[in-house]
Amino acid sequence: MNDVLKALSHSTRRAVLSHLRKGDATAGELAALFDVSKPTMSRHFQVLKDADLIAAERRGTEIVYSFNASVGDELLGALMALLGTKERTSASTSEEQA
Amino acid sequence: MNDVLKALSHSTRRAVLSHLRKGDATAGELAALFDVSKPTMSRHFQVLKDADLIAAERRGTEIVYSFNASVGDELLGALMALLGTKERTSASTSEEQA
DNA sequence: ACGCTAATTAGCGATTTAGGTAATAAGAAT
DNA sequence: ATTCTTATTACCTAAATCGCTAATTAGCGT
Repeated sequence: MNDVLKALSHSTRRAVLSHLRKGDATAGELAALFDVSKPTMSRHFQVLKDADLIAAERRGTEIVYSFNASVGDELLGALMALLGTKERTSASTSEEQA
Repeated sequence: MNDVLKALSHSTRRAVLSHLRKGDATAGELAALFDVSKPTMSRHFQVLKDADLIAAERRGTEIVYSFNASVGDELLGALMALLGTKERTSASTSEEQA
């Protein structure tokens, strides 16, 4: 959970997620959208991948990234339980904060 | 938004929020719940306060902290828009990620 | 003014993070 | 085998983070 939230706490990474929600994209395509070097983008991808927010698949010379919905849903459940005032329907998360 | 997510990406701080949701508490009361020094806790409070997730009010020699629901709701809205697959009703957040 | 309590700020060390350039790995194609 | 493209890993620097102890501020009560 720490990793997921930390991954989300950078606007570039959130923007990457936002883009991937609309469809898969290669590292190059994503990198082209931002004003930072490719290695820097590559590390952003790594952070997102470590948090399991995206998945990577090699396709020839390029690497295709895709959004992973399940982790986001889990996080939303936990966050609603933590700080939500709105009604929540299916909040069955098995996370305990120390 | 970065600050809010970063504030949430530490389990101690989430635990503090979780506790404050059940009612206000002084810095000392909160600090007593965790296995870290008071100065360290004090900085955690600062992070949460900077993110506007909690509010502080001096009461005599002690400082009473309280949970701030509005920011959490905003965040939840933005996060649902970003990574939610569940139905969302009132998602009217005015945040643009760079 | 002095002392006591509660909490913070100051300062330190170790670790992590975000950015960059240079070097490397993986595939495809000639 | 070499070359070209794509993307990563390696290495560096500057800045932020988390923990601590020591010192300071703020308020209350003698």
